[in-house]
Amino acid sequence: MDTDQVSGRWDANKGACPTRQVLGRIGDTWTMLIISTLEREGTLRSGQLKASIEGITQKMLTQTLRHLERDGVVRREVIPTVPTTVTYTLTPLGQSLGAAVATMRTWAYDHMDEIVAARNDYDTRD
Amino acid sequence: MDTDQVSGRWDANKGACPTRQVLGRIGDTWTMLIISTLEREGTLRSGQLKASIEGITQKMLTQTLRHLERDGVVRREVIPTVPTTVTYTLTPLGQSLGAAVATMRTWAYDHMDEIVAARNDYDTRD
DNA sequence: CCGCATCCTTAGAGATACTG
DNA sequence: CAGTATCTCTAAGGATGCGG
Repeated sequence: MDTDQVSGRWDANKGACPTRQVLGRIGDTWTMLIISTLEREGTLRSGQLKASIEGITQKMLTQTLRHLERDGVVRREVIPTVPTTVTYTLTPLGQSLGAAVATMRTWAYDHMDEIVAARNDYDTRD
Repeated sequence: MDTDQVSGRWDANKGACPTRQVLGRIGDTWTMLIISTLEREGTLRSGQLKASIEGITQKMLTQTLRHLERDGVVRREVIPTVPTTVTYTLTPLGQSLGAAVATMRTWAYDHMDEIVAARNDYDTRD
């Protein structure tokens, strides 16, 4: 796919293309954070994830995890204890995505200061 | 920052951390597509961008471009012709982000089929 | 050609309480 | 503990028309 990506035009900009949907899901507010957390911590229980991600609600956590499970990115495992225990782990597919997410995370971290500076500059112009 | 990223914990999961804001902006529906397009096509006029990105409205295009300009990711250039011409280009900062976005784009493209398969599998279970 | 302002609609997300 | 179900409400986003 490398060929098209650089030289030609491909159809990611067309609404029907599945990449659009994939990028849309990645663009979700919590997706990156969840994947990022699972990548760093390994297998986690629902409650642990919730505790690790400041500001996320049960609803959003469950919802996002369902989407990711559906896409084959995380594996959900129910352990029949009382009360029930549920764990989440990145699948191999999820791990490869985790690498890409890590790239974004690293970029954000590395360029945070430049961005803040650019904003200050922009806001104090004119 | 590589050290923390792998072994320790840093604060991207805390709401106050600027990386959260940065990731949030990247997570924006149109940001990735705009950056991706500018990366492949170079300098473009507003209308050309709009034509290249299926489904985007003038409002969202302008709005997203303003955000990106504020963050120092794109440069807006007004050429005093009649009627006015406006062009957009990635800044060096934007180009480095473009590389990271390309990684995600490539990942999405490469794993599209796996994801679609996973979804079909998930939807036809039980 | 570009983009601002306005209005309007709806999906997304929070809060809360309940079930297995 | 994990997840579902409502209910509510904001705010993102689409449509349209004006102005530089």
